[in-house]
Amino acid sequence: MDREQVAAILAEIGTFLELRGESPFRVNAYHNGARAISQLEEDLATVVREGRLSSIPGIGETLRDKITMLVTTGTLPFYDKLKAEIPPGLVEMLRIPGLGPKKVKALHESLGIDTLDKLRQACESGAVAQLKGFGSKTQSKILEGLTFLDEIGNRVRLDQAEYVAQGLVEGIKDVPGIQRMAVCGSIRRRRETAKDIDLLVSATEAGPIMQRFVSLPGVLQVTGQGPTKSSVIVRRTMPSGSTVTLNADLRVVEDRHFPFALHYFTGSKEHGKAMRLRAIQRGLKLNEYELAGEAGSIPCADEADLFQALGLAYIPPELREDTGELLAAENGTLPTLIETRDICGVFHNHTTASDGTASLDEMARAAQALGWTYLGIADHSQTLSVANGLSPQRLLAQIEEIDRLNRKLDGLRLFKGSEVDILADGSLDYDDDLLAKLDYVVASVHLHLNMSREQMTQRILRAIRHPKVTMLGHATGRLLLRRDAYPVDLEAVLQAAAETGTLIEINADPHRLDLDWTHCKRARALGVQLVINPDAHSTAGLANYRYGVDVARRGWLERQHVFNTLSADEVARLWKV
DNA sequence: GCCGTTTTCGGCCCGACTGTTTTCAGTCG
Repeated sequence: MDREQVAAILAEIGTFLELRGESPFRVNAYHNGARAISQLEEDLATVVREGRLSSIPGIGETLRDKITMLVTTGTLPFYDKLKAEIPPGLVEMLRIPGLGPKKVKALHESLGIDTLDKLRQACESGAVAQLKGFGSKTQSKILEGLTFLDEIGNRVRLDQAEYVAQGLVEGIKDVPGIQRMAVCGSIRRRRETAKDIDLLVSATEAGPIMQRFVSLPGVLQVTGQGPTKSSVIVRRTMPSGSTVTLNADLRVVEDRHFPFALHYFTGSKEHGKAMRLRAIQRGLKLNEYELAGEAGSIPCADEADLFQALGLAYIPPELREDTGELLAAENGTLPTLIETRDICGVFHNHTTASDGTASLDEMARAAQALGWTYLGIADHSQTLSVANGLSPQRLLAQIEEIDRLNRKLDGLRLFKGSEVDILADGSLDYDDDLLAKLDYVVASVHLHLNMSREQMTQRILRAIRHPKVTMLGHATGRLLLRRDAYPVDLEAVLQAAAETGTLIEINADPHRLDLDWTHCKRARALGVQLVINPDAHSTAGLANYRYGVDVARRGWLERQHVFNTLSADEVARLWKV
């Protein structure tokens, strides 16, 4: 059982215990443990084998034993027993806004409600409003929640959340009196998915801003409105035509509180906890309004002042996950994170020759418009017929066309590549003579996804060791919120890449973001070079590279860890092309 | 269930908001 599965089970146990009414601290210990495991920077099986689980903060004796059992045997009787005991409907009920473990437990124990259907019936009959601690407002809120249940409470991709957030910002930014405004939360930390939007505004007067916020177009429901905080459910249609529905919170504070509130609402929760703990250790108190000691409040003009007041260098939002950033900020060993302007070009892009929507020429111009000095073209290979993969003849023709274009282009070099399918046995989709005519090869898995972990690992290892393979495309094949990663021993893949010098792609398509940031940290530790590729299928798609930079930053990567920060000449020299 | 420069017990971050209450519990982030 791998890292993600173990973390998911620990989190589920936490939820079960919560529904059973166990101590919140015990519950929290399981959720903490789940987080610690999911953010583990090494291979879990190795840590278990070497008996180092207990050295992970948050993992004590009990969790150590349970995790060991999960990893070695794949099962855990304690978990199975809980799962059998707690009706799955109770877990679903937790997703309804305003329903927490206590209320769900009460509904179950007094009215025998254990499914969403029974909950709806009990609300419609008025039985819920009669319960102690409940009332008519709670009952109608539950009914409303049931209608939106399919749409809300689900995480959405970063690009979707960002788009909705942008709409809210545009909608309120011209209200008079606004001094500072920021999108906080996981969007500011650039997490790959978000479950809500946190907006923060400083202003002289909160009322008019709140009023505008709750009446913005797209607001389906106002779930809360107080003097400093309002919550809404908002829906917006993406340019692609899909609709996104999300919870959004707005907080309005006085401008002198803004830096503290910005830090507080940016999170993560764990980072915030660690910061407050640090403040306490220094005889100070930190909350969303101030940093204060015996002598009173310590003035801070911005977040940098706040960190400095606690003896820390400025910690960029992407690193605020309580995975060692406080220690690094204290020791002056924080990385100098890569920035979008460090990227000089990208290598994994498609044209109309396979399944892209723009021609070679159009892609080249778009790359120049982004300020890049090179662009790699890597259309699909012959086996991927669904994506109009290129036959050897068509690839040869494309190579010639690129040569012609290169003689014409000024200030941009096109590199000749291909996204070559890694076939089921790990061999490549073109023969070596043809591959030799290319500047580079992106090797990717697209077909035969359901093989065993062992087979998939051997398949990818064989490709990585192929001398013509320059980089591995989307290493795990995941599609965020849609398809899990195929089973593969990433540790073995990264170690092989370190040996052969094969680059590992950070696929910047917001549907993928694959490699994941946690694995970026591991890659960095092993000395593997990464390459940020937008996997663009249109000229607009090229701009997605910035999501890849986000992933790299969350993975503590500096400029020198990312291959495409090199100039066109440096790339050409290394590839001898 | 975890943890320890208050170290093997007694803590565990903290504030806003809501709906139910007559002073607070539950939920949320």
